[in-house]
Amino acid sequence: MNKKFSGNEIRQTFIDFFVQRGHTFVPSMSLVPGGDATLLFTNSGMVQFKDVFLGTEKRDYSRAANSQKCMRVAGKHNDLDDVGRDDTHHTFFEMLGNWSFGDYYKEEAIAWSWELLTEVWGLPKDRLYATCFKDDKGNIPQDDEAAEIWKKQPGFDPSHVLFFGRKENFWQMAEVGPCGPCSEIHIDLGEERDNLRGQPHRCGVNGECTRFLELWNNVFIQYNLFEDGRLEPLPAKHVDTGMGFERIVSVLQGVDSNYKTDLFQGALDVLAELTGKTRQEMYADFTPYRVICDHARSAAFLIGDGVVPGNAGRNYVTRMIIRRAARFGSKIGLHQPFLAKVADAFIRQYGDFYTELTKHREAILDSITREEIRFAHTVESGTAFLQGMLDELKSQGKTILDGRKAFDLYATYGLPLEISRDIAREQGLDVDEAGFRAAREEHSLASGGGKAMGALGGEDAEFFAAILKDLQQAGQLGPKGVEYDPYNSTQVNTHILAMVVEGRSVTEAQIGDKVEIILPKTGFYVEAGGQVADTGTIRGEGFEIEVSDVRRPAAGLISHIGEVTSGRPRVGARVIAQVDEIRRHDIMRNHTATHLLHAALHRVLGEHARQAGSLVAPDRLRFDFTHPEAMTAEEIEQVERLVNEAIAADYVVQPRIKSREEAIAEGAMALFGEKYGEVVRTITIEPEPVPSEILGPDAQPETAPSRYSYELCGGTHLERTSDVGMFLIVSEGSAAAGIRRIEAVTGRGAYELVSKRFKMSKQAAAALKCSLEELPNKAQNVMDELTTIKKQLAAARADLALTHFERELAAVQPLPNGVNLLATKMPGMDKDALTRLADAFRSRFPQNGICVIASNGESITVMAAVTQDLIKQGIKAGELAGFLSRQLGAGGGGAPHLAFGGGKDETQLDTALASVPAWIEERLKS
RNA sequence: GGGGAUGUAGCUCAGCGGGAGAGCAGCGCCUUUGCAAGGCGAAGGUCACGGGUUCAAAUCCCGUCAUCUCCA
Repeated sequence: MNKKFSGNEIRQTFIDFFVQRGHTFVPSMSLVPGGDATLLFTNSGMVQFKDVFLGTEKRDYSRAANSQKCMRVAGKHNDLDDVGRDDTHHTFFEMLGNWSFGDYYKEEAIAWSWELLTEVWGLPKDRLYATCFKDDKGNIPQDDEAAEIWKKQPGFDPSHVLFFGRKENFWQMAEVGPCGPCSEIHIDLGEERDNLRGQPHRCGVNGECTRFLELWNNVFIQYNLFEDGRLEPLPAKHVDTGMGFERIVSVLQGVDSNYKTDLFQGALDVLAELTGKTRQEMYADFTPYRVICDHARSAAFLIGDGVVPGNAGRNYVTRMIIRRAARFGSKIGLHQPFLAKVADAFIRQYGDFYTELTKHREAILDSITREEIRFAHTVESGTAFLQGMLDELKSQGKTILDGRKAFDLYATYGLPLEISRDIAREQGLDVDEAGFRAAREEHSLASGGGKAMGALGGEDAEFFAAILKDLQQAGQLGPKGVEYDPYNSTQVNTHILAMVVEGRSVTEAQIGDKVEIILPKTGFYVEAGGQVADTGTIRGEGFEIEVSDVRRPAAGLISHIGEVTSGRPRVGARVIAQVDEIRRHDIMRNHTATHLLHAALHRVLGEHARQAGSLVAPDRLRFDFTHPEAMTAEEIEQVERLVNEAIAADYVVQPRIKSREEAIAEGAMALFGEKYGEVVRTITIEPEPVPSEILGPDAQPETAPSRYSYELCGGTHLERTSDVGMFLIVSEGSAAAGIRRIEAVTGRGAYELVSKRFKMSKQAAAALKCSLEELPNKAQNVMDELTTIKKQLAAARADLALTHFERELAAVQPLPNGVNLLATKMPGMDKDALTRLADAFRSRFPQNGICVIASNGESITVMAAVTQDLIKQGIKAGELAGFLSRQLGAGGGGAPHLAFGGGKDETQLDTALASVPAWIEERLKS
């Protein structure tokens, strides 16, 4: 090796190498794969090209090179719990790849990979091996083509071509579809890198030790695999290659761990500073450092792509990654939030190439630190619960904490097993880990494990793809499929191409049929970017179809879903496809307002408030965005005001088509979870440009207009913001941890809301007999007054009752047994008042007293109070209250000194009161 | 999407069918030059919200919302 490359140089030389050979550099797609609900994260370089291989998407280039951000957190080869325990696994990694879509094939792919590895990067030729495909089942032809090409490469040792079977060297996307043989390049790192040296093992390519390393996989897609196992050659052959970036960097830099490459040095420097450890000390106990580095890097990239820590789905993964890193941090003595500092080192390392990191730096660091704090809090309260359990254990003389309890602690309070175990062990106890695992298994099952993937749609994709193909072959549809233009016309004069009823292609449909109609062109909008699909009608001579939904069942095909309301539509019939324009206009108002809202949130809350979901319907809009806390009333008001000012400013809404690269470079907001092609549609909202005749001939052309909003968007919009009319926020709430949701209305919806609210205000004002302006004050005053009067009334009543009661007290004559009994009726007393009377009684007769008061009003309440000395003699107020209430047809009870009961039968009241002396006598005797 | 937990004074929480409490903070008064000052006093509450069961619900049941947490 003549030169040592930095990681960034290695990535760049790879890209440059292929760009020089006619490839288009395609930027990495987001870690959140758009349009693929089956995938949690982008997990390989080919995710963004999947539809190209399937033939449902076309690109305007046939050669591409990329470096793709990838994330693997679960699966056979990469369990989160294992990452960091060795030198090669990561949660986040980059995949370098070059691609041919029906362009070059094995000859070029192999030659170029050989050239890049040996000539550009200078890897020793005698150490490289190539594997080719030889079917172990004997059904698929052996890939001699690739083997022969390898043997021709300058300096390649022909004996280094090896053949392997399906497991290693055959690739397929799924059970059916494109597939083909692979050819992998491996390197022999020398005996000293054999981690199983001295032990008997299979040492070689695809062997058991770490001496031989796979560097680069070249996949040659040449077959289409059918359900019955049949293989058919593809008309267009493709190349798909993948090279793990971290691995090639480690090889080229001659280090024995991915974590020792320059990619991680900045982060390790930070950790060295934090812990005071030298590199040698870190390397000696490397696991925690690897975990922290890996996870900090992943967290930075995830949050950079908008995946904030949370409690569901992708967000949950981000949380687990941060928490695991925090846990390993505390193992090496880092107890305060520290991860942001490590993440910052990665932002410095990667920020030039992956600019989203730099752009969202603050949000990334803030989000990580917040999560660490939240975790510390969780652990603290969880630890308190644990301590309670441990104390109980000790008092029972046991030493093992039940695994189920440890799991409850984990599932409910988020206290990880490791922490529980460590704390238990410190106190000479232990945790039953088998029980923990059993409980986890059970919990996983109870949560519906396995059945998460239900009907995802797309089952009928093949059916519709076939329709598309037929129509294209018959010349009824062009290569791009259905002409889709929801922007310029809401009415299209055309004819029916195909109809589907109950999953079958038909030529004619009946009244009442639920049909899907295919037209050669349409102005109906298909749901995308949160904007709902259009509705409308498809009308022809003698028939009409009411369209309730529109969808794209296969790329290039648009289907109008509806019901035949009259006549018998036939394939070939002339029709007018008419979008419901009033509804569409409402939708457009809400969509333009959504952009204004997004921009306003940025201004009020900051850059971190990014879209995390959106619904644009005719009657309302819903907007989810990342923000760590509830908005204040002032912030909400400010946002609402900004949007309405933008409406009043009558800005121009300008759609433009440009390259994605250009748009992103100009700072257009792109959404994660959305898939963008090379050419994108942008929506700018900006002040009207000043006409050149006013500016004069010498004026500079406006280079950076003062845009209000700039987003990538395929939706339909108004021409001017004033058309929104009015924008009102209806609610602000939480959609998930770290994600807030705003619901709002515009235009007609806003008018309805205002009108309704105004009417209610007027009614309220009328009821309070004041003007609208006085309403808030008046309402407040009335409420205050009410509170005061209530208090006064209660006091007055109490006074009155007390006066009355004192007369009763004075008249109390001891019973023959000496008990001072007061049993009386006092109407209109509530529980509170009765209690106070009991206190008055007690102060008059601190001893030897029993007080029974029955109050009849809306219902009967009886109260019994007994002094302490009589309680000792067996007289309990609770029993007395029960005794009385039973006579009145209800139940009662309470404490020994004070009890209450109810009553339904008022006629028995006097009898019941009269029965008290006998009851007391009875009690005193026993 | 599912399981579990929590929601009580400004904050931290106790109470878990029969009078809404503690500590801290805040307020008033008193004492005291001293590191977490002490004492006394008053104030502060729609016990998240909505139903139900009960004579009686902060407490039990159901639903909603919010927060935490695990699983998918």
